[in-house]
Amino acid sequence: MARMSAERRRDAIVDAALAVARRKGLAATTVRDVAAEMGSSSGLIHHYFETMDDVVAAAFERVAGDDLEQTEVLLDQAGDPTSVVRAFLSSYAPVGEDWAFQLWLDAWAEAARRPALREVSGRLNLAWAAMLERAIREGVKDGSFRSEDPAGAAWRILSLVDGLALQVVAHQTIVDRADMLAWAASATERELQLPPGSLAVNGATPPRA
Amino acid sequence: MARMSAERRRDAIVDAALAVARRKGLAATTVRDVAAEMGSSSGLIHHYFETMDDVVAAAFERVAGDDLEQTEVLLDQAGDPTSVVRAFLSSYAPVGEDWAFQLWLDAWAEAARRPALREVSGRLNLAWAAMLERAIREGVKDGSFRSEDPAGAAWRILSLVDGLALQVVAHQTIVDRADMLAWAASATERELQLPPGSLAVNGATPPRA
DNA sequence: GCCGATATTGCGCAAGTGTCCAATAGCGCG
DNA sequence: CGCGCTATTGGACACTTGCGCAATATCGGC
Repeated sequence: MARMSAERRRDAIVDAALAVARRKGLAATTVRDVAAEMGSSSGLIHHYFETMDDVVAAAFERVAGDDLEQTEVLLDQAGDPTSVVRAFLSSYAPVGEDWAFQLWLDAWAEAARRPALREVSGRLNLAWAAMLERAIREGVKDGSFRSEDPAGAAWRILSLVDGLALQVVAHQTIVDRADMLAWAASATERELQLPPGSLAVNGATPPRA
Repeated sequence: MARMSAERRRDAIVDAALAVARRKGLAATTVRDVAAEMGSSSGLIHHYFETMDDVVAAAFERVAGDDLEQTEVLLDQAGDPTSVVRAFLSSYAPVGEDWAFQLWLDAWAEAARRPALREVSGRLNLAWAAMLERAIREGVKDGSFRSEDPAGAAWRILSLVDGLALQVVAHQTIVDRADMLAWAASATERELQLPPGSLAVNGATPPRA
């Protein structure tokens, strides 16, 4: 295998781990699979990462971190606070077999037994809530929303969409994307004291790859 | 090992699998661990179950099914609809390292790759939503609540508490049981158009073992 | 008490696991 | 050009995995 700089190789490992995790799940991502995906030997992975937990955590951080950044950009471009929240909701709803959200499910389950992964998923969940809280505060400031507890509101909305997305991804049949969008919208309207229907999304497929 | 009737042995296997899953997680429950837990040979497990997926699904069904039944009883005894919903919320909030809810996390994550487990978790999730919907309809009928969409309301409340409980269990530090109770109560009050504070729980530890 | 049904054993199989490490190969600096 | 640093190899190690199967033990019904 072509020799790489430490930094580039580390990235390559994370990319390969991600590709494997996407196919087999975070929990079932193994050294040998990652090595095979890169076309290198398995020893190389342990030259860069102490344990598999670290590899998996890094892979998860790559997806979830990128997703967070992209969503931040998306919300920045959305305009008024109501549009920001609408964009948030529709970008959160899983599309088909959403492998990125499946990785969240894997991470939450594995958090109990993988310290590095728990640290990453905890930190990123917090960042998502913070992003939402910021959006809510702006809406409160400019009079679009009313909320006496923006932090609590952020966690309530985030937890609701997590819980709904979980149903969509884990049991496709029971709750579908349309249900999720409609339900998340109506609950959020109530939470932020918006008139009913103001968050309705007209079925457009969101940018979440 | 003492010879048992088919029915009793099947139960014993499920019990043993449950004990293992509680310690190591659903995903990491192995034939040999279950056999060791029972003090029998590993071949015996495959005499009763086709695959490990079936064993794991049966074990999960035992916990989650029992929990559902107990909650059904609890709600039946709660009295008026508002008390029913209050009882529901406080019984749902995880206590400490809630292994039962951790099994739900495991099940949702594994659902993608274990058909039998997916079937069970889907079916039980549906049953929880149905139970909640029934409670809401009764409250609407007797004028305790107002809701134009009891089914949607049930899924919204269930998803919210799932999302919150998930945070409590996966990342103990970020959201705690008290936050969860307070946030679930306020969102549910809005959902069912109850006066603020009417669902507040006064910190009592719930019966969820 | 015997016998057939079946519960139970215990090992074999082929494959896979994370981690470690001596050996090797290749790039960049002098 | 040559040397040293280090990226990379590839296999060893000690396990574990799900599943299958012939052999054996033990029960209930006659």
